[in-house]
Amino acid sequence: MHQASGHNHRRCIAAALHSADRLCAGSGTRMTALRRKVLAYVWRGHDAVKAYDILARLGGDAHLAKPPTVYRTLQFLRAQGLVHRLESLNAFVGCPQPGKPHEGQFLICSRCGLVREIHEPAIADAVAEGATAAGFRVERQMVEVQGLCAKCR
Amino acid sequence: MHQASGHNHRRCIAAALHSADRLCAGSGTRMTALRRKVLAYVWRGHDAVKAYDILARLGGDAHLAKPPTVYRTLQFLRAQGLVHRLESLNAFVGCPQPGKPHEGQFLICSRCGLVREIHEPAIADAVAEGATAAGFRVERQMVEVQGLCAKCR
DNA sequence: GTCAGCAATGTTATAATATAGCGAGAGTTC
DNA sequence: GAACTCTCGCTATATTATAACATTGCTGAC
Repeated sequence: MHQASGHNHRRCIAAALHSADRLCAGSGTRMTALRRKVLAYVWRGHDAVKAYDILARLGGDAHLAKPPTVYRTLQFLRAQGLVHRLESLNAFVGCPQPGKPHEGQFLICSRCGLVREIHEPAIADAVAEGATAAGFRVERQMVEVQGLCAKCR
Repeated sequence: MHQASGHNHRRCIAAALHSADRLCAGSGTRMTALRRKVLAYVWRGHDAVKAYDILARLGGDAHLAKPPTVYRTLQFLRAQGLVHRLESLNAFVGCPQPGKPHEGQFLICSRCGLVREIHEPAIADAVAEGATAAGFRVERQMVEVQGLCAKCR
């Protein structure tokens, strides 16, 4: 697990849970105990989490959860914009700015696992332009960058 | 399978196999019958191919190939730059311009499956700039766009 | 040619990721 | 409380991928 130092991470978790309450209240959905637990675990650090790690974590509570439980919950959280899926890792990461629809780009440190989400209109625009020039109508952009974070360089 | 109409697809396959011979000759590696077969199958159309579809295809020759055979062969072809992996599909696609190292971007039609590889420096540059601004050192860019191709719009 | 060395492929087993489909429980509405 | 719906549990299975070791077969030195 990566825990960016220099900040009180409990605040990150609390903020994520608070956003979740707010978003669910707004969308008429329920932020249940299970969803809260999964979201909190996704936010245990600033790196990506594997579905089966979440599963093991829930199982550790003597509940012995099954895969569908985890995948359904992740799907719900993704639908709310609370969690993103990193396609290049088959893993999940909490969204630091949920609620605002966005085309995020992900910077993934190959050494420490840190995942940083950025929102550069210049990137989204360049992708949109390139696709349009090729006759494509864009539905979804996936931009993931592997590299070294500032600390690991 | 997607077969872009309006072109003689056998030429695409022949070109890919020819590039493969050239690259292998240049790198001191061997373009074996198995690798040729897999590459030709990847190029059966302009859409992405699943590893287990290749497997089934090889198995159909009464050889009953096993997964490692296919994954090893794909890994070789990727190392030569002949094939790319699409992370968002867990699938593989032939590179239309192998040999030249490049940061490709992929446009994936969600209706017909067509995969088009483009090379827009503007995209790669924007990504590099965004990452650098965030303190990241880029090792690899993954840009995949889901959308509708010109024909399917 | 033949043999040593190494690249390529085969084989067995298993790990890791993900979904289908159906049923039970729990909160909500009327 | 009856009907409804959202949530969660559960069984089973599909899909994707790799580890580890055995065998085959090409290639180059001699």
